[in-house]
Amino acid sequence: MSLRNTDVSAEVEHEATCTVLQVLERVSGKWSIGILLAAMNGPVRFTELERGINGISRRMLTLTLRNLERDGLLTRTVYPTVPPKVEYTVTEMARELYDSLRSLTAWAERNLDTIATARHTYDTAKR
Amino acid sequence: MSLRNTDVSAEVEHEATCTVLQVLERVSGKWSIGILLAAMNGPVRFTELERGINGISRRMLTLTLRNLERDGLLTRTVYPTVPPKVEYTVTEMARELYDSLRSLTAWAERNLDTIATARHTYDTAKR
DNA sequence: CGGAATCCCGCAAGATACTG
DNA sequence: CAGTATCTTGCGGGATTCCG
Repeated sequence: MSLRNTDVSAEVEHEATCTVLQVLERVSGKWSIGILLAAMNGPVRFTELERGINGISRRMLTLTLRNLERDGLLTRTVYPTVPPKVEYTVTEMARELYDSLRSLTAWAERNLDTIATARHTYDTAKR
Repeated sequence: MSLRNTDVSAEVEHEATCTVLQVLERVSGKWSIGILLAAMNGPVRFTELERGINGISRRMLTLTLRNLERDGLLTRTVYPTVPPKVEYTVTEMARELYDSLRSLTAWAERNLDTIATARHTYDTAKR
């Protein structure tokens, strides 16, 4: 985006920024992706997630699940049994999101070393 | 990922999570993407960014630029003139990252309405 | 089992002021 | 022009406790 002119192209790219940011907000947060990932291979129960995701607190699990459900990425199903049973299932939209995340993962894997080197160079140069 | 078993597939997916998270950490932060985007069409100067990116503070601009430079996503070039002139240029790695972000943007654009509806439904149902 | 409520803390980020 | 230095605040997230 040329910041010098004020034509439409700047607007377009600004909207692009916003769109990306909205995705990132949705997916950011320490646990969202982990939860989504854990639910990809079929319905998962609350306690399964709690045990399976390393380091997550009960609170954050609940909160993140609520947000994912709210955004329509997860479906919450309650079985009125005793003891209660609740299952979380990823929606089709979430699967598509996951597919999109793959290219990002691929980028990260390709450039992990480059970044590590860049950091090391930067850090040792400045000190 | 089946959280019940402890086979390799769980490990693979856990690593996938970590890789994605590393990307997100790099790109998260309120301003990183905006700055990257603004620098995509050629070298950009500090003040250009400050004026072009809506709402960014001088401090956050500096900090974000430093981090992007440190990770090798941006190159900082100083021209020892007076007044000083500094140009920031995206690296090839950053361009590839941007390309990867496109599929994410595409996903967001496809599902923006769906998400908005989901939220509204969720919010009105719970209240 | 699957939560909700409450308290607490660190850190990202804003505001403001000064400088080579 | 292109920063740095402080001070301050908001909020994400952890720990703990209680509940249907």
